[in-house]
Amino acid sequence: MSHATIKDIARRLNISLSTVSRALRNHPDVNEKTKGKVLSIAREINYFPNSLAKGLKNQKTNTIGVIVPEIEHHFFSAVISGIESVAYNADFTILVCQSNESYEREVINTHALASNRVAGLLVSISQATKDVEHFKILQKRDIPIVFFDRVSNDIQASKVIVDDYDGAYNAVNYLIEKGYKNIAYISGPEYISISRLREKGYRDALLKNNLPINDDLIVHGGFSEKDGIKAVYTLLQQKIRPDAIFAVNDPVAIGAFIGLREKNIRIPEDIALVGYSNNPVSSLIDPQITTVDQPAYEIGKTAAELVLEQINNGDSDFNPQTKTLKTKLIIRNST
Amino acid sequence: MSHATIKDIARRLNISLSTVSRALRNHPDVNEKTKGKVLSIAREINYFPNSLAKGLKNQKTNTIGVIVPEIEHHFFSAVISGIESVAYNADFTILVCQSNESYEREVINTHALASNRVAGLLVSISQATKDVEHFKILQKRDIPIVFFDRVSNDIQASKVIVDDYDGAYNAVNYLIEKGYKNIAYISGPEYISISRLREKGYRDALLKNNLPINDDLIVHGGFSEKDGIKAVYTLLQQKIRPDAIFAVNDPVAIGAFIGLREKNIRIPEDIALVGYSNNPVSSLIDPQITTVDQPAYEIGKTAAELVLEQINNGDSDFNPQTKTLKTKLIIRNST
DNA sequence: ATGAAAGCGCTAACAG
DNA sequence: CTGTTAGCGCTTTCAT
Repeated sequence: MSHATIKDIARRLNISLSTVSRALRNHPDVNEKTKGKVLSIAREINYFPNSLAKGLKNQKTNTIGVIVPEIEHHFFSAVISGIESVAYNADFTILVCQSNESYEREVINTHALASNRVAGLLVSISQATKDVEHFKILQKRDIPIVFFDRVSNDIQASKVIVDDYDGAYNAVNYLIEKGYKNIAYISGPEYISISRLREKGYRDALLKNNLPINDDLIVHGGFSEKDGIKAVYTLLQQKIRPDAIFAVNDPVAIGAFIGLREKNIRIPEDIALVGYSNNPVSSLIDPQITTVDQPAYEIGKTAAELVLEQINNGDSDFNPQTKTLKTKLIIRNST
Repeated sequence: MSHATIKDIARRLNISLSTVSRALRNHPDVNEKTKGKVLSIAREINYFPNSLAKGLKNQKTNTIGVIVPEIEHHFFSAVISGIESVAYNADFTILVCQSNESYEREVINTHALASNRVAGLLVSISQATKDVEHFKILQKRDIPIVFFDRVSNDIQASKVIVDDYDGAYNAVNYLIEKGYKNIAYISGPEYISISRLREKGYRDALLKNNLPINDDLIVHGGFSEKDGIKAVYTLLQQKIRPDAIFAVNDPVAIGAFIGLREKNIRIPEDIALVGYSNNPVSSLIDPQITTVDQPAYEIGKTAAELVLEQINNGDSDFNPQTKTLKTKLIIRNST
């Protein structure tokens, strides 16, 4: 059996397609009685309006595309959950892709979403992405794009981020107040927004407190756990051993945690540790990790709201805005 | 600017729509030179084939629907990641919905996916779902559905599960060998497959070892962390205090862990703890939790492969199969 | 209040 | 090898 169409309903009632269409969309120009009959048949035969046909005809869909680096990382799955909940309430559906931190795959995902005629796009760029032309192409087609967390400076678009700089500054400042002197920073790729902003916060906190900046204590890597492990090994080989580590995000902090645990280095007695994200795991491990809270679910909701707003306004008043959500330093036992 | 169409390409080259269409799909009946020109123009103007039109015409899409209880739970996000990777390689796209453990929402999600004319559906049912009529309606429309992890006995469909019974049996048997006598089971809802199967394994392990089954030590709840916390409080009020707890999944085990930590009850000295899932967090906390490994990513891949197979075969040979993946008891410090 | 007809972008049968 | 045409399911103008 194939799907029912308005034609089936029309035939059953011996009325025209247009009347059925109107009845289903609650158009005023249709007799109440007829409408009742249409709706009743529709229910009876389990009619599901064909979104493809509707989208083709109306030149717009109720689909939002989402591209994240890794679905499995808690921060992103929480963001997606926030996006989904807003989309659900607005009667939208989400197409979810992961770039696997690969630029090529991100481009292909973008094209696939373009083919699917998404009404809007929500993106956190991959750690390999330096060029954002693929997104600009969609923007030229009037597809609103909202970036979140990992955003690009090279594109005019709405963005949802946290106060990356402040969060980092506060975290490092707190470490300094606690008496730590040789504070290392494990960063992500240099060209990614959050790496840079958080590094700036780190540097400024040191400067402000008249502490020297030691480039040996700044390590660049990726955004995942294994990058954190690797970075710790690198740090432990430096001439000056750090007495504290500030990690660009929680996966990296967890990696550092694992690396330190393997080397039997005590946290915080030998080396203190601060993360960024406030993943649930950070409060479960021992010691519980001090971290900068990023409201992931909220970020997803906000980004989805922004894109829906742009979708509904058309691009009549395209006016890219950046929403900056507040972080909060969660002090726990690792510092 | 709006999206380019084959019409635009045809106009540019002064050829017909069909030729363009053929060229783009690499049809043999088209001059190599013409094809080259078409492809070149297509690239130049960033042509993205309209999936809506294609789907409408061909009466099939390259979209798979996914419904999970909670995107944010690690098990499910890992499954989704597996699904996405298989879908990506097959040139499919995934529409992701979460039921939030609500039956009503699951039904609405199902209808939304039907409207989007998904080629297939991958589902882990909500903990509130007792009736599966909404899925049967789609099956009647020849939409293949593959269930994973939380499946229903009331519907003929392919399923991807783990050896729930064996995993539980082995875990509890191991506890008994270690000398634990009063082993509690924190379960999910009674009518959900995994709750029942894992309970059966638990019961049989006790029976086999001539241990009494104490109904006070079997607590039913939901599948989340907070359910685990609640269950522990309940258990601690029983006449007989358990010396070990077997939890239906890792979120619940983590909840138990939190509850025990709050009460300053030592793991495993006072009460041992075993989970089910092998979420990454289980190896990070202290003590590291003994758990039954479920290959989440693999489950997602397998389910996606199954549904694609059914999509490609048509329903000519509809022959529901259940794939049972192996679990493995991961012994750590909580037992 | 209802119907007829055109068209969204694409494919495929048919004709040449 | 290329073109013409009908039609997928739906909405919407224009008639009536």
